[in-house]
Amino acid sequence: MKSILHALAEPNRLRIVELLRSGPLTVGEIAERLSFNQPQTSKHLKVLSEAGVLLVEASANRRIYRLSPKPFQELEAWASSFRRDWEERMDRLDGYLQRLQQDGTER
Amino acid sequence: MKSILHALAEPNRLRIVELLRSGPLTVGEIAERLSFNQPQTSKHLKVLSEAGVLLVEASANRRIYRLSPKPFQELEAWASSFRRDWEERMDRLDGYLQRLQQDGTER
DNA sequence: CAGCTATATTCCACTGAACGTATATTTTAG
DNA sequence: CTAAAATATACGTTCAGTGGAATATAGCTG
Repeated sequence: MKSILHALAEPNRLRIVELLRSGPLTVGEIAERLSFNQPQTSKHLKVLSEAGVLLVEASANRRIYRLSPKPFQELEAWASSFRRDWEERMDRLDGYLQRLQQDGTER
Repeated sequence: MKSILHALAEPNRLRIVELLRSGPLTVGEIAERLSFNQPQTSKHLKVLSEAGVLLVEASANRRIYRLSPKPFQELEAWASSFRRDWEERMDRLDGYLQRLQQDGTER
């Protein structure tokens, strides 16, 4: 999770991720469309790959990068777990209020 | 989204967020439980607050920080939008394959 | 094999962010 | 009003990460 967040937090890497939404691309294509130079592009792709955000497929001279579903599933699960925290807290508050009301009506 | 990711990507800030899962805390309590010094804690809390991750409530001398639901909802929605990308791609692939098959059986 | 293309790696400079210490600000207590 | 407690801000240092230029590596083509 930490490495995923770190990889995505860098603005230019986030741009790469958004670009790859529409489909897999080679290093050169990514660099061209985002006006990055090639080495910098490779470095960002390395970070994203090592974080598991991207998958690489070697095809002859070229390397085709594509989004991996996993990190986004993890991110979604992690973010949604906070929603569950709220709901649990609400449940406890609800139970507490109900107990309060019951104590009031019983006597 | 960019500021949310940036705020959460820093390991010590992530620890603060995880700590606040269990409920709101004051600056001093956060610093103590995570063995941070007070100024550094305040700085991290500032970044998290400005990114909308935390909400502050002033209570006399103290400031009580709590998680805000919004950024996590946004994060969840953003992450899940990638899943939708996959499904759409699958749909297109599916349609393509069906058309292929139809072309085959028609003649 | 030689030359060419695509990508990765290395080296260096620089910026930004995190950290610690000291200080300022705010609020309460006496 | 003064002293103490809780928090925020300012300042200087250090370090990680980004960016660019040059170079290395891998694979194709003739």
